[in-house]
Amino acid sequence: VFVSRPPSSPATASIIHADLDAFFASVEQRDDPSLGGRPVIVGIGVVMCASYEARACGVRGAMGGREARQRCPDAVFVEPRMQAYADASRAVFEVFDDTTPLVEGISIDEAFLDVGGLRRIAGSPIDIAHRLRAAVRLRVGLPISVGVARTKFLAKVASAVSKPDGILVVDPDRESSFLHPLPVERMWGIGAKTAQRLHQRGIRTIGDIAVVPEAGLVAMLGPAAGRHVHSLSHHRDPRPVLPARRRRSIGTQRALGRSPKTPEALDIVLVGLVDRVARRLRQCGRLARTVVLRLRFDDFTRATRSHTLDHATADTALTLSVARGLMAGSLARAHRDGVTLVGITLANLETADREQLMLPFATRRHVDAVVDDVRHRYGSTAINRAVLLGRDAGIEMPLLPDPADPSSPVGGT
DNA sequence: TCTGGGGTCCTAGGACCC
DNA sequence: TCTGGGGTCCTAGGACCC
Repeated sequence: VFVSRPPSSPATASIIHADLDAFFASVEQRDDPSLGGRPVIVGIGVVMCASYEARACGVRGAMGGREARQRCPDAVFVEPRMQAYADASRAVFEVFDDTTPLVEGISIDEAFLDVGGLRRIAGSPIDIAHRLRAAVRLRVGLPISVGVARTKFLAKVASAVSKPDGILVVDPDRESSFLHPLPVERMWGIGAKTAQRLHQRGIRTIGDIAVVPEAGLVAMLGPAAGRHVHSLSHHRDPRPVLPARRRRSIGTQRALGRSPKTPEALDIVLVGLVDRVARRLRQCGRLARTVVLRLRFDDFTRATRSHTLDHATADTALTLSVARGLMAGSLARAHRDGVTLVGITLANLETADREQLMLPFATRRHVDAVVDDVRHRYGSTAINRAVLLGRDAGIEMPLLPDPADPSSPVGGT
């Protein structure tokens, strides 16, 4: 973070929340004109994103594919194309960055922009918001909704209310009349469980929350959530727009389906996950001290096991040995309850200096050690089998570079 | 064709330190 | 003989977000 600034004047609506509409589905409709105006569902087994046409039949995110098809028989199901979405996201963020230096990305498809200091060079926040929407439409070809308000929270709610393809400005004088009639589910941080707890006490709108004393909310929801919800319901939200927040963890996971898995098959999955996540860690120039193994079982319960090292690392072989240790401790339950998902997350991230980062790149020994280990455990065909399994599952498992050329970059396992 | 893949933050207990 | 008050770090689980 290299930008510091005084908090913007409390009386002006100068924070923009910009949020692409049905992002993945909109990219598909943009890239395939035959999908325009039709219900599009991205994701096969589970709905990752539904176009507004599909939402009109009641299709929602995270819904099972079967139910989605029942509700919307005319829908076109599309395999996700993550690279296309990443490219589109980058193009949209370029528009954001051309608007103001104070851009805080929240996810692949939304960001906060502080435009409070730009009045004299770029006009009022409302003018800027209109131009931003037009620029995204023109330069990237995607619909985007925008909320303009005095605080982050109000801007976020405003963009959600304005969807699809809308703009909504919350005048500082009218914050209560805008916010208080909304259902508690609209509040950032209130999900299904918290909403249920509030409903049990007859609290249904944000206005209902606003009349409960803070101590009452703390008793219901715990200290952090209680205070948070209390402040937001009184439209107090001092959080500034902070550009370039650092990532605190990095992970990857794979759903496996319901068939039983041998320990050997689980280990091959683990090797692929560790290889991928350690490579990503090195690419972003970080080291990790904690390795977390995530498992999900047939009945959808979850377990996590973690181990923290003395020193941070980005070394594939070391990470793998830690991950294997965690898995070894969970094999009995994995066998008994049926594993349906395995994930590896690296946390406690530190910034790598050049030398630390060079190590895993510079030596082929690390990758060779993993390959030898797998060959030892499962025989000489195991590596090829793992690569083929990965291809069948649509998972990129790059082959090793030319072993005759020690200077060639280390690719994968 | 039952349930993807990427994250953040909070809570609570225990070990350990002064 | 009995046991304060403050803190950090680690682990496991859970809620929530897109």
